[in-house]
Amino acid sequence: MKRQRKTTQSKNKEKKLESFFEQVYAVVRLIPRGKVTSYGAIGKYLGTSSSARMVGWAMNSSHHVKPKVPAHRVVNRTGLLTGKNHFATPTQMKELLEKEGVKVKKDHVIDFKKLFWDPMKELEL
DNA sequence: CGATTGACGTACG
DNA sequence: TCGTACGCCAATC
Repeated sequence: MKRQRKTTQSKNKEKKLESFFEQVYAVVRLIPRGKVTSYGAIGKYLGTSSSARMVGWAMNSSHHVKPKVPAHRVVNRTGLLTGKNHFATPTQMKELLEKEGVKVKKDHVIDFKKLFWDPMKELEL
């Protein structure tokens, strides 16, 4: 089941003043209330240099980041609340989204396509 | 310091 | 249409 990783990661890494995480936080914080976006969209807006996984890692660290990052507004490409498992409670994400007007059914966003907030389109355009 | 994991996404069968 | 495979890149074991 576990995919064999044949890629031996490099031990060398560069330290950037603007961590990829900070960029993600900035975008996520710009998400309007009642809207949602995807990890890939954020990564793409940042330049596709980073894979969607990195966005997920950023969210993981967002718990101790200030100001608070609305990670509940970030879902996967299918609109599934994949990150609900990492919240205080699996229902927290759903509760927050519904409170903002986003309908959630069985951990997936209703009309996700309609509620989708594209950073490239909203910010860059 | 090498190997594995991980809140994803796209490609292929 | 669904399941499996691989790539990204950083963090953790």
